[in-house]
Amino acid sequence: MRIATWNVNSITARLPRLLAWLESSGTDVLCVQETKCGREAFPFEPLRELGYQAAVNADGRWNGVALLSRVGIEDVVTGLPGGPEYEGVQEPRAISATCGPARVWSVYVPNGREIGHPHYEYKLRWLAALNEAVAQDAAGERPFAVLGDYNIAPTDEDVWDTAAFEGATHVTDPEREALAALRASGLGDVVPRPLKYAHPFTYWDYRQLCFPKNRGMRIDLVYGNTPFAKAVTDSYVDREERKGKGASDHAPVVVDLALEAP
DNA sequence: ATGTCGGGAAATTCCCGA
Repeated sequence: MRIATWNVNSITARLPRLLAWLESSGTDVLCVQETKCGREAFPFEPLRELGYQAAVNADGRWNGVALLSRVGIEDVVTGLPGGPEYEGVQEPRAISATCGPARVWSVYVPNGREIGHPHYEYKLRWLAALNEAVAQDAAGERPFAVLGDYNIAPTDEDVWDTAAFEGATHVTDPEREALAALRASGLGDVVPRPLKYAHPFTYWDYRQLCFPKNRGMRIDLVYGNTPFAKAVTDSYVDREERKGKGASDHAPVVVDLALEAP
């Protein structure tokens, strides 16, 4: 079974590439982030025609997550139970479901903006709530993974230049400690292989030729429990999808598993 | 093979978020 995660930066803007990629990659389950549309604008129909069911948590111009599956979607939980609010609202940043043999989450962790910004404190509270919400499944026997845009580079190796991130979010100790807490709950970082260059970056800013210069970051992560990790046969970043016209600023992370899709 | 992009308000250009 093939599971992937991809921050598409608007599912409506990305729709032609998304549909083509689903077909060419043969992905069974895709965790989507930054749909940037409301439910009413979500492209259920073209996805259905390709054989994918969709579970969606999206409410407008920002954020938004989804699960696309051609191996079933059951027991959908919309949102992060016990999750914090930002400026009085629970933003659409999480959705989970059982897709065939695995339980999966699609998450879009708050960006944080700047150290000390209210959004940064929100990011840390959000991650603490996530850890609580997944603890039971993380320790369970069923293959389980939390996939998505974490907006955190787990190590210094996961940014193109540590000096460029001095005093910035995505690399701070409290953010990395939040990832360590997930690992302590039984989830491991499924590190993909790069298709080119030394590091499996998943995101390159649109600006300043970051992609051709490979000024990237690894912030799209797959955190899986032991039964999930044991089933992994391969994982890679599909950087081809970052190329050309109409690309997202993130590339898909693909995970192949020795699990039978029903 | 590429020097931002996307959405949306107000609107054919700015603003925000990333």
